[in-house]
Amino acid sequence: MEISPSVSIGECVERIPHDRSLGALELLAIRARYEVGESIYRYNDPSEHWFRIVAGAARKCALIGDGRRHIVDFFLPGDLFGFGASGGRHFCVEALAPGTFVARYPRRSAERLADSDPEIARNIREVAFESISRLQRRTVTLGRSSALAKVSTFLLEMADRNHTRQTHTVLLPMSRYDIADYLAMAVETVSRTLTQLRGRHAIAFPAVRQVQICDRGALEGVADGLIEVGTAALGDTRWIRSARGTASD
Amino acid sequence: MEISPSVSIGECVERIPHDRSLGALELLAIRARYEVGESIYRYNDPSEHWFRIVAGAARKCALIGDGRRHIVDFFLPGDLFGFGASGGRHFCVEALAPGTFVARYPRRSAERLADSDPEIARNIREVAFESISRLQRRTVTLGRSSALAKVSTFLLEMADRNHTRQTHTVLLPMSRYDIADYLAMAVETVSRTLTQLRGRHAIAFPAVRQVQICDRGALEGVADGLIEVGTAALGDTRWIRSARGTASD
DNA sequence: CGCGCCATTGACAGGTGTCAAGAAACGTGG
DNA sequence: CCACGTTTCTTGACACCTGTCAATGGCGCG
Repeated sequence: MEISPSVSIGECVERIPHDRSLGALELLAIRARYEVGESIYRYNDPSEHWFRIVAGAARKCALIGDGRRHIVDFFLPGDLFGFGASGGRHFCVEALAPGTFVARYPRRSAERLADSDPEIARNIREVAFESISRLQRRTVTLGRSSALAKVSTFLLEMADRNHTRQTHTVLLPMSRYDIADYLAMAVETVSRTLTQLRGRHAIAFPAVRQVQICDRGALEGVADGLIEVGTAALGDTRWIRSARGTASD
Repeated sequence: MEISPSVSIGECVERIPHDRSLGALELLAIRARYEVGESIYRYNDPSEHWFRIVAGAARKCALIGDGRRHIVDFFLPGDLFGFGASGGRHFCVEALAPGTFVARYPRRSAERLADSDPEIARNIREVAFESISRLQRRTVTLGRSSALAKVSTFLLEMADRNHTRQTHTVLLPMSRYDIADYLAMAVETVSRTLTQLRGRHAIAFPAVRQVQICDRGALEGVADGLIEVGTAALGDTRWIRSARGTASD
């Protein structure tokens, strides 16, 4: 297995974090290697597999009517994807990092396995529920008004997902264009925002695709995420439009 | 059962469409009625139930650091929600329409039922997968650049989800503020955009929260959704950044 | 070495948010 | 049924952010 190309970007996402025990499902796995830009599946492909990133990274994207591209999600090692419409694929998934390794599980067999093994079924459910949670957080991120908030949130998200050892350095497998299409903004704005954050000494760039988080507090400050109302104003929050409660899934 | 208040807005969302056969799960159901603005669950509540809208409508919302509110999703009759982080809720859900009826299923029991009945497990999975699909389409909508595209997409989405009989009239249970927070734009812009669409004779307003779709083609034109590349350029779509394939889940 | 892709920076205009005010719809109580 | 207050909805004016266009520099690769 040549899972480890000597490319630096690839390395950052080699190891699979807490490897979810997919148990017997692994027996069905078919592994394959993809180069940068290669399609793991395309639009309208029949949905005959579930997928899982073993090493590297991938992007799920869509083409929009106005000619722009939208990136629905990034996938890092350990992420499962590709369940969904049993008709055909509505998006396409492409490898981001050189030497991306992907395991795929035939849907039919996997479904049957889930039918016969409640534990596997529960695992699948859990993965799906987590996916839902993440997508919901993502809608919040996309809804942020300022470019600063979007980019900061993105950096913090990548820092959390990357599971890189203590070093406060996040390795980004994707280009600025990818980030732009992920956050729904212009590449130029992404670039400008990053330099702005560097100007505030919130981050630094050991390399172009390497972000060192110098002041996480500052990042979180501008990221300005979900309010934790647990301790704060729990009673009447009517002062804000008509939101009675707060945030919850 | 006073499921049918005589309020017009309520009526539009009374009937449950193709009622998904949740089978034995229904035996666990606990039903409750909520008035407008009432919380079905709140931030940090323990996740002890799954929910399903029987009649009416609800919104799932989050408070953002800058003081604004974000609506993660709208729920219409038939929609299941509230699975997710077993820790505590990350968002809150509030009733939108007067006399909203909600069934809730104790999570523990439901999980056990899913463990023992593969068909139920499969149904849950399917619901979760559909939820993922919808959220992914939602990220695309939120990413649209123009206000016109966002609002048009929203109207078409509501028209599809509302299952209203042939009449091309969509009844919106939510306020303009809700729409604004759902699409991540200012209320004023929502209003302006709607009047603009009316100016183009794409829609009409029999009532404020009643949208008649006069020219669906025009709406779809500005909505400018995902490209269907199935028949079109399948080979090299490199002309657009580096998106090789297209859209698919 | 030169070509292509990626990243950054600048200038500028257009779209959208913000502020402000008024109109319309709704609920309530007389 | 009407009057009234509150909320929702609409419209206008203006400034600012961000997208677009354009040009330059850096980096990898053939």
